[in-house]
Amino acid sequence: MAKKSVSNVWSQPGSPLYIEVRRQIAEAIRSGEWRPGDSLPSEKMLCERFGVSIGTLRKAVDELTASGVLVRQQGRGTFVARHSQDRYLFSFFHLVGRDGHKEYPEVRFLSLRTIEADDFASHALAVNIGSPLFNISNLLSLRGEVTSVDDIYLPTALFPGLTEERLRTRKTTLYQMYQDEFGISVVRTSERVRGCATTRSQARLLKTTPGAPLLQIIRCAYSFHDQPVELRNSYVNTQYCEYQPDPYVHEHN
Amino acid sequence: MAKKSVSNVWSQPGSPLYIEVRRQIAEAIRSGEWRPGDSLPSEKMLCERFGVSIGTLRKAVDELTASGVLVRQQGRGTFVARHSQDRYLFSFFHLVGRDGHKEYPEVRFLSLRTIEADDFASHALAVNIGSPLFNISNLLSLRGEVTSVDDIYLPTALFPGLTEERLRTRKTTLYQMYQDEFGISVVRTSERVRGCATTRSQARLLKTTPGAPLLQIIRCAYSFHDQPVELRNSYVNTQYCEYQPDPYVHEHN
DNA sequence: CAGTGGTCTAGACCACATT
DNA sequence: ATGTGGTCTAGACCACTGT
Repeated sequence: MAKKSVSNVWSQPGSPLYIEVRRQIAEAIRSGEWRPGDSLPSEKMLCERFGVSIGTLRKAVDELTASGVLVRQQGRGTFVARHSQDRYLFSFFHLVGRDGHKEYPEVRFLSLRTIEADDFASHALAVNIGSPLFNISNLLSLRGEVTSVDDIYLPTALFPGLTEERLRTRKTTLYQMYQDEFGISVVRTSERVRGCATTRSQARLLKTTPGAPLLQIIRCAYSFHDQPVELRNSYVNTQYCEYQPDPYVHEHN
Repeated sequence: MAKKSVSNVWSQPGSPLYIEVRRQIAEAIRSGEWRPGDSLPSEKMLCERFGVSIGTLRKAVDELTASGVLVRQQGRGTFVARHSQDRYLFSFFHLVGRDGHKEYPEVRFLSLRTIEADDFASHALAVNIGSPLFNISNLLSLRGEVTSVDDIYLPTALFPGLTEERLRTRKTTLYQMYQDEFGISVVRTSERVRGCATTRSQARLLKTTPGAPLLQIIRCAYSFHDQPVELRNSYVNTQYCEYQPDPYVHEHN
């Protein structure tokens, strides 16, 4: 019964069938045949389409599910994952309540200025010293408690036409805006955390006292080819929240 | 051919067979029947032992491989994972120099005591309030500068025979010791970071001043099946180092 | 060569969701 | 009742390893 039948898929010699099936499914999604939120044909149909058995088809779908491309729902079907704003947000946002629960932060826009890159910013953003940068200031709250003040630096060259009006009225996350309006996809972030003491101006914004301990989170966001696109300095009052990076899970092989 | 046969494993109604097989393999490792580095019996032998088909057995082994408990080598066999010291260390150690370079910390053992679990520790470690815990204190240095004091809590039941002498003379990382001497493999950690002010006793150890800002890192380490095995409280002076979690990388396909 | 893991088949029954 | 994904079987051949 185990005679390998001639199949519809182009199977590279030395490459497992299920890898090729996985590739073709991913390709069909990329090409727009199945769009985010769509349901795929049933597993039986897919078996016929690719000329493989249910076990092989499931192995391909298993991996696409594990990597978040597909979502299965027993009894309903298999769907192309919808990368919602929520998911995007919580990929990069690492502040949680003291009880560990993740929540939406409320963002209040403070200011947009244009400044010149200092030594540190120019190095982090790979621009020349003195290059023009947008400097955005935001105030973030969790459950009505002010938790952090964010200072964001963007090379003006990458974000032409960014205006204060646009920032004040935005309804999406910043990263969503980078992608939708400037074609910049953030694919990697790197963060470093220090302890520091509240300054007088921070104390006013964060409703705390000068000298109280704060977290300083320095984040650099990168697009494709490790191009830095955003430098962000967050000063966090951990009285009402905590910094929680993604858990580490040991991997082998 | 698909008649479900009577099997050797105790299959809970409503729980898949492969889950039970996975549990029994993990249990055999925990009990010491197979130790890190050992090879398991062949898949065919395991099928007979558990009374399941090759597909089911492989699904169980697949998951244990994915979670790092087992390592497969084609043509040679399946082995209980052995965690190398270097890799292990930097997987869990997130302090780097202010210049961003990773380095080995120097660890100085301070004390080992036995205490009773308070509310927080008992909750984190999934033991009863008042249960006995080992409490280890260590002082960590980077490049000769004292950077943090670690307070470590372990359920005594999981670490029978742990002695001060053993901790003072150890040459490996703690996690390596958990594995080699107590059969406990750490496969996941979760961390939370807060800002706090230096206490007087911390100031003495960290050679800083009371009230100066510190990072408090609360880490819980888990073994198989999300069993918590260690709770750790690190108080870090970020004058000479920074906390740097693993970078986030957006996954595509 | 024999033994191992890696892949694959062609079914089957079960649990769940929708109609 | 029908259709979906979830689990499971009892084989088979292939690729790789060590003798």
